[in-house]
Amino acid sequence: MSNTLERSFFARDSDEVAPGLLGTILNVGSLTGRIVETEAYGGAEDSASHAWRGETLRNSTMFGPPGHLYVYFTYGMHFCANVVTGSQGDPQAVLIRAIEPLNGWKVLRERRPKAHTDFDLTNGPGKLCAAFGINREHNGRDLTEKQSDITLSSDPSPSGIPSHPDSIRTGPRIGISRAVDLPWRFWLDGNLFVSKHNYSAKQQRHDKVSPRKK
DNA sequence: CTTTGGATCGTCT
DNA sequence: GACGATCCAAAGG
Repeated sequence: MSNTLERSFFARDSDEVAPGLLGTILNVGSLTGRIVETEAYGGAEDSASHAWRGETLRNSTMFGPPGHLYVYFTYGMHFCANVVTGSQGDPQAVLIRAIEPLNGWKVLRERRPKAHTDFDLTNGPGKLCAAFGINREHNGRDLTEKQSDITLSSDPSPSGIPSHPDSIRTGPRIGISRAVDLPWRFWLDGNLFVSKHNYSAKQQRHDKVSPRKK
């Protein structure tokens, strides 16, 4: 069950890798889950990307070789996980936005006590990192090392869980304020673990409140 | 059901 | 000093 994805899979543009990652398996320790939603982030030309203004200490993993994990900390409390794509020096990445767990429900539940339903365990980029225990220690890890405790593998359809072919849908990325019209969000049609089911670019908050004083 | 505001802190202006 | 590639709970219809 370990057919780990190889470097060549990741050495493509992020908008090609992002749909390609749908249906693949993320393995973190003994936990496994199926990726069901992703977003592509480009390099210099993508104003929504962390790499848009050039390399910094925070985003340096994006500038490294493809197939490594870029983990960042945001909103003072959440981690998000990306897979670096493209070629070395070309900062592209794919954000993992949602996962369908395949095992370990008890552990996931313990790490996500506020989840009301099973779907809430991993249906968001910050949620899945908490549930799978992904944090800053995982930043920069090479996902193609077969012996690693964090890898990506092609769908093995383990333990009788059927992997029927799903159709892929696309739409605008979520939670960004620039380049809101690019359709670089990808998800498996109808999958119940997808983070948002009715989302359009118009839902972006352009109405930022002017600073309140207190 | 939808909308709104608070939490909380590393990073960059 | 402002703002997030977010999440959650409370308030509003």
